[in-house]
Amino acid sequence: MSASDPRATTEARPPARRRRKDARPHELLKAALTLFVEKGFAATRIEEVAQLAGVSKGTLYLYYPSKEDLLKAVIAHYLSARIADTAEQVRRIDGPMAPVLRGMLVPWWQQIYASPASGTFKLVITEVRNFPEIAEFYLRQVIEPGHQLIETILRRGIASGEFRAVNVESAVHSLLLPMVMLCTHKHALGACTTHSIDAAQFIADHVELVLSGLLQSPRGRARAARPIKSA
Amino acid sequence: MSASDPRATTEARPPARRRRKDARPHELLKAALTLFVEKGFAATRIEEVAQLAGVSKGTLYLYYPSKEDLLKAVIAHYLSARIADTAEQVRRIDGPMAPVLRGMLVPWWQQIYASPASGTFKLVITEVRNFPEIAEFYLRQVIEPGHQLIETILRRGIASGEFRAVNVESAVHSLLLPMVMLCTHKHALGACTTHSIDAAQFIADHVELVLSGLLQSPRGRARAARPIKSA
Amino acid sequence: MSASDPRATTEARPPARRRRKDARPHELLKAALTLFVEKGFAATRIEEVAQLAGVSKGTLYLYYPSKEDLLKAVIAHYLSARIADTAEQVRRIDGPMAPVLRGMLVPWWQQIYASPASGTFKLVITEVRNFPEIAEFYLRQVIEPGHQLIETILRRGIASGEFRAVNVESAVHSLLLPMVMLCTHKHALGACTTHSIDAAQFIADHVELVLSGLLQSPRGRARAARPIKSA
Amino acid sequence: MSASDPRATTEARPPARRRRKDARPHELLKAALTLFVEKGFAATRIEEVAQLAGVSKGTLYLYYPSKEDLLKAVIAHYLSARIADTAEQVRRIDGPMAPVLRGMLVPWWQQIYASPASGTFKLVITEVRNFPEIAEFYLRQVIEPGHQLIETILRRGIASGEFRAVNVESAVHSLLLPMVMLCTHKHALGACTTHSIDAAQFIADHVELVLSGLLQSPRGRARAARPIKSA
DNA sequence: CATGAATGAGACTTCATTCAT
DNA sequence: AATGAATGAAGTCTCATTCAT
Repeated sequence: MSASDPRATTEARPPARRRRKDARPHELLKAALTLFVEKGFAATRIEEVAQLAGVSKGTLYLYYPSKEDLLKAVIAHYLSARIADTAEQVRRIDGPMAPVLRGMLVPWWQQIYASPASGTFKLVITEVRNFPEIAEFYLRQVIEPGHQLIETILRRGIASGEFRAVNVESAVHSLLLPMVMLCTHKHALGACTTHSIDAAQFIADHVELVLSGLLQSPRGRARAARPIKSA
Repeated sequence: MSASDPRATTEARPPARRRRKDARPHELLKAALTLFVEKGFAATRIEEVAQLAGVSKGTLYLYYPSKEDLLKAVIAHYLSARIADTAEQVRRIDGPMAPVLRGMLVPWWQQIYASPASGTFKLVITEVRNFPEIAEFYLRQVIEPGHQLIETILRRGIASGEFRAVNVESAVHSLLLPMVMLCTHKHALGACTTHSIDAAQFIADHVELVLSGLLQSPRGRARAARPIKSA
Repeated sequence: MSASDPRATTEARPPARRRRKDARPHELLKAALTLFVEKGFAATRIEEVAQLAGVSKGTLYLYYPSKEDLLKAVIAHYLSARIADTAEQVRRIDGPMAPVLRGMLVPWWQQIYASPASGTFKLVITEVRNFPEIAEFYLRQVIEPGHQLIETILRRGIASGEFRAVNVESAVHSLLLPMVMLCTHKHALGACTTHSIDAAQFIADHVELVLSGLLQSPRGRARAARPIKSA
Repeated sequence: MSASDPRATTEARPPARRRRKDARPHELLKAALTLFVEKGFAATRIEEVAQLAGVSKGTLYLYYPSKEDLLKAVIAHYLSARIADTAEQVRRIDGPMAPVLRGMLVPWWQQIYASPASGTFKLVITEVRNFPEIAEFYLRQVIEPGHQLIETILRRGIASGEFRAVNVESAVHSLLLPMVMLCTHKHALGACTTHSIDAAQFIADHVELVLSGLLQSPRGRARAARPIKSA
């Protein structure tokens, strides 16, 4: 808001203190996410979080009544359901599904991978056992809508004859698990070694590889004989 | 020592104490693995490990001089290189690679998934950032040989014209990351909800799906046009 | 300012703010007394006091520079020396002392017991050890004048032959300690259980019992007329 | 246990560590009583208690899981019901009750006053409001049996015509409240000033004074024989 | 005057590690 | 070899006090 901003005189400017206060929760959550992902919940000291957010220990407690509440808030905040929106978009799209996967799934995961939110996967993996309430939350907010989204795409592709009649449940996992593992890896081993994965490349390649396996080959393949339920 | 062993009654029995003692380190490692995987390193108390192994806190310190050493020992123990052996076997096999993947990779991962060793993935993910020495170890013992193994298989398949000329690096990840994620999930969210994955089924389906993408289709597919480097 | 005060309507009313301000210190002291008596000094938070008085924490600090100062102010305020006045009255009375004790001591303590000031006894008991300055204060303001008063009465009764020549020092305590204990009890155990004491009754009975012990026995006392109000 | 102690060789001596351990709880309780009475529960640091008992902070937590548990243990320990025993003794005594009060109540309270247990009164007064569970405890262990004891004595005296038909409930309080107040005073103001009360003297005088009020007057009481040791 | 956000010293509690037995 | 009592450093959380608005 510059000095020439006409609103400056008509609108009551919120006092600096107030503006500070409004921004605090977000700064704290970001600091907490960073450290919880990096060191784990138990190994992160509250004071480190406060310091990284540029406040004192006491201030943090003004916003979150306990360390555990902070953890829950972090997860809740970074799991805000953008997934549902994407699912809605998909529902409106018509035509073949391969371009949808190529054009949507790939950039979607590339963005997630690049954003700080990629850390939430590791965070949830690390802490669900100690705080089982997180499971419910994560299931509802991430797993279920994410699976629904991919499942819908696959079923439509199969129905239209574009995709082979694979086990949808497994194929969903084939598409998603590597992405999740990639994000997890980024904040675990990937942060410790130079043996890194070219994520953007892999995401594209992986979707392409799976698509190759899904699409009906020009001529019928003999693979259909495979029994779905293995020993 | 079988029941018919004549020494059993004539000779002084090796004292039960001794046999127990020899088993100690392994019991301790098993207890430690269980708890470290379940609760994380920082959140696990040394006393809990001792208790689960049926010894006192002091005894544990007779075998491992510190909590951190115990962690390292757990990882070292459960990462004993069976992978190298498998790689050697593969080298000796001749002929098409698809049956190798189907017949070896699938049961191999099914076994890993079912064994306690499946927990080491979560353990490493959780603790590498706090103990970077683990990275070196894990890279050398697990990642590199594992990748080598799959990479060899894929390259031989491509060289023989059995597989398409995909990006090998990515394809290796496409095959392995979901397996690792599956094991991780088993000890994280999978332990908290009923929303479980049928692992054996998925492993088989996933390998099959990837194989479908790898194998040359009876007749040339138009997909070859795809540029390897995506945006 | 009575309702008939003509200024009330003609003159500019003193602003509500001002009147409130004048009342502030007293409201704060009352709130502090209540909470200090209830929970003890250390266990009472400054913010609770402020809240109970209907102001903010910062405001309290405008009136009392520290928590300890607030405590001292509370004690000083509620120990304002009404005792000295009573002592003066007694000095002017002539004749037998028994009616003085019956007519003055009994209602006096009944009033104290019923008033919030009854809490000061517990407060002083609880906090003198931590704030020894209180002792001096309390001794001068309460103990000494109180003892003087009773001592004077007893000595005059003994001198006139009305009372037996008992140990005055002890008799003073016999009269006062139960009263103090009663007030203390009211704010301690009495506030937690239904096992309450009928204070007014006890005060009257106790004075009567002690009087029976003090008065020269010889011939029939008129005391029998007193109705016993309990079962 | 000297070296010549014959038991030294026949009996297995408990290891020094063990002997230490058995004594710990009592040492800790004594230290806690001292400090809780002196400074109050909230104002006493756990570390001070440990220090006074000659152990470290951690050791204290080996015996009592929290500060509050320590408080409860202190009160429970020092309220062990010796009162019930005394009540039993009284029940077996025959004849006039005045000697019972003189011979039993007086030395009983003199002992209590002199012992560390005298502090429990102040402790309970100070902390019941914050820990209401204490009330139940104290009521059952101290108040009820104590009152029962005195009440029995008074009723028997009244029934036999030895005492006047006073309000028993009030008379019980007249006898007990000053004693309790005396003990409380010892650890409160009494510890801060030189204005101390001669407790032993007062206890005796007070019982005598109340007895004078209780006994049927008619003819010469033997009380005159008692020497008054006034200041 | 009044507010309440911010601070940081200090208290309770945990737990890895030691060591006498 | 085995135990478990003892320790004290370190972490979570509270709250008296300050001060910008």
